[in-house]
Amino acid sequence: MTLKYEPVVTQSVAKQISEQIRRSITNGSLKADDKLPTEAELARQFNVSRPTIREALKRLAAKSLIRSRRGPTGGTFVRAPSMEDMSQDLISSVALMVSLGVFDLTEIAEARHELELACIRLAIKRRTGAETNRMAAEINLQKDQSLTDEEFCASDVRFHRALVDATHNPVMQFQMFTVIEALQPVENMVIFRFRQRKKIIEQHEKILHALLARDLARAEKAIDEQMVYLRESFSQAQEWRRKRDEAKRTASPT
Amino acid sequence: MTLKYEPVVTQSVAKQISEQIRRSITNGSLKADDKLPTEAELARQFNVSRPTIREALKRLAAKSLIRSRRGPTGGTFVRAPSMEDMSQDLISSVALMVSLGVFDLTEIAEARHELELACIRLAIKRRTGAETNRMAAEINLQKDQSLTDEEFCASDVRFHRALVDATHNPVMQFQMFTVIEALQPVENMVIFRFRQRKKIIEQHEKILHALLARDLARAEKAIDEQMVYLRESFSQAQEWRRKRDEAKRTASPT
DNA sequence: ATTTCAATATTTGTCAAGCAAATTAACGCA
DNA sequence: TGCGTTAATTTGCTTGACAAATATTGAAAT
Repeated sequence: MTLKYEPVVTQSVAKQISEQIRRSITNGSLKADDKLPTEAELARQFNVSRPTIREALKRLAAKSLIRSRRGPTGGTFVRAPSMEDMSQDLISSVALMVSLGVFDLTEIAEARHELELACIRLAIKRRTGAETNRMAAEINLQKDQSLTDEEFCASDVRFHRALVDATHNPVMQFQMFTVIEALQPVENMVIFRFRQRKKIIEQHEKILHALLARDLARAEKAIDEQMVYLRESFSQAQEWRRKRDEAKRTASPT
Repeated sequence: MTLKYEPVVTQSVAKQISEQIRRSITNGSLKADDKLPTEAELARQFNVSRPTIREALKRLAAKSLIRSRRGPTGGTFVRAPSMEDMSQDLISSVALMVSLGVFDLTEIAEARHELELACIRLAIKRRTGAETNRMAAEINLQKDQSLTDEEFCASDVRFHRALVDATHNPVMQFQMFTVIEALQPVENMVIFRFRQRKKIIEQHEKILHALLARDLARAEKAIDEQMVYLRESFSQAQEWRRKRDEAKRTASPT
C-alpha cells in the first residue's frame, strides 16, 4: 500500500516568523506605532535571509498590521488596525464569498433584515439629531429626478449607514456595514431594473418619521415593509433572468 | 515654506501585482482550484523578479486566497476561501481590536444581545431537532459538577453556537460566531469569578424550552434575562477590579 | 510481467550580495 | 540665519544560486 499524501505540518519559516510577530502584537509586547527592528536586524535575529523576513512582513502588511516607510526615520511600524481598515477588509472578503456563491442572495437579504431590526431598536433609543438630519438630507437628495441610478444607490447606502450610526454602538456598526456594502452590488442589479424610486423613498420616510417619533412599532413595520418589497424585486429579477436564459436557449440550442 | 510629507501615491510593485491577481479572482477570471503560472513564469509575465512575485503571493496567502505546494504537480492554486477560514480570520481580527480597546466590553455585550435576539427570531421558525438536541446535550454537560471553568465556558459557547445554527442562515452564523468568540475571553474573565453556573444553566434551559415550544415571547424574555445577568456580573467585576487597584495604590503609592 | 527502488525533473522555499529609490539629517556656503 | 547639497539610512527590487519536497520515469530484481 502506498501512503496517501499527508499535508506537511511544518510551516514555512516565513509564516512562522509572521505568526510570531503577530502574537507579539496581539499579546501587547508590541504596541501601536512601535518600531520593529530593521529588516536586516530582524534577519540577523531570526537567523534567516532578508527576503524571508520580507515575506513574513508582507503577510502582516496584507492584514494591515504593519506599515513601512523608507528613509532614515523609516522602518516598519506596528499599526493599530482602525475599524475602517478592518471594515474594508471584511467587506471585500464577504463580497468575494458572495461572488463565489457561498452566500445566497436571499440569505443575505434575510440577515440584513433581521440585523436592521436589531439596529432600529437601539437607534430608537439612542438616535440624535445628527443622524436623523443625515437621513433627511439623503431622502431629499433621492427625490432629485436627475440623479443617476448609481448616485441613487449610493445615497441609499448612506441612508442606511446613518441608521446604523444612530445605534451609537461600534460593534453593531462594524457588523452592519459589511452586510450593507456586500449587499449593495446585488441591490444595484435589482434596483436599476425593477425597483421604483418613489416606493423606496416612501419607505425611507416612514423609517425616518418613526425614528423621529421614537416609535418602535412603526419603525419595525417600516423595516418589514422594506423587506417585503426587496423580496418582490428579487423574485421579479429572477423571473426576468429565467426568461432571458430560456430565450437564449431557444435561440441557440445546444 | 517646506512641503509637508505627502504619502506616496505610488504603491509598491508587489502590492499592485497582488491586487491585480486578487481582482482576477474576484471577477471570476481565476476560479477556485485554478493553477497560477509558476513563480518564474509570473516573474517573466509581470517583468519583475521572483522574490517580488513571492511577496505579492504571500500577501494573498495571508488572506487565504491561494495555497502553494512544492513538487512537479505543485504550484500555486486559487483557494476558494471557506466560511471557516474567514470566520477564523475575522475572529482573530476582532479579538485584536478588543484587546486594543477599540470596542468597549459593554458595547460588545449589547451588540451580542441584540444580535442574539435577531437570531432567536429566525431560530424559532427554523430550528430542527438537531440543534435543540445539541443544546440539550450541552445543558446536560454543564450540570456536571466536575467540569472545570474552562470546560464549562467552552460548553456555553457551543450552546450559543447551536442556537445560531438553528437560524439556518449562513450570514447570520458568520456574523454571530465572531461576536460569540470575541466575547468569550471577556466572559471567561467574569465567569470564573462572579457567575453562578446554576443561574446560567437555568437561563439556558429557559431558552431551550422556548425554542422547543417555538414561543417567541418567552424566548425573547429569556435572552433579555441573560443580558441583565451579564450586565450585573460585569459591574461586579469592574467593582472588584476597582477595589483591587485601589488596594494596590495604597500599598505602594507613587 | 510485476514490483520495488533509485535517479530525475519540476516547483516552491531560502539564501546571498548588491543596486535603486525614498527620505531625513547634517553640512557647507552665501 | 537661511538655503541648497551631500551623505547616510532604510525599504524596494534584482540576479543568481542552492535546498527541499514531490511526482514521474526507468532500471533492476523477483
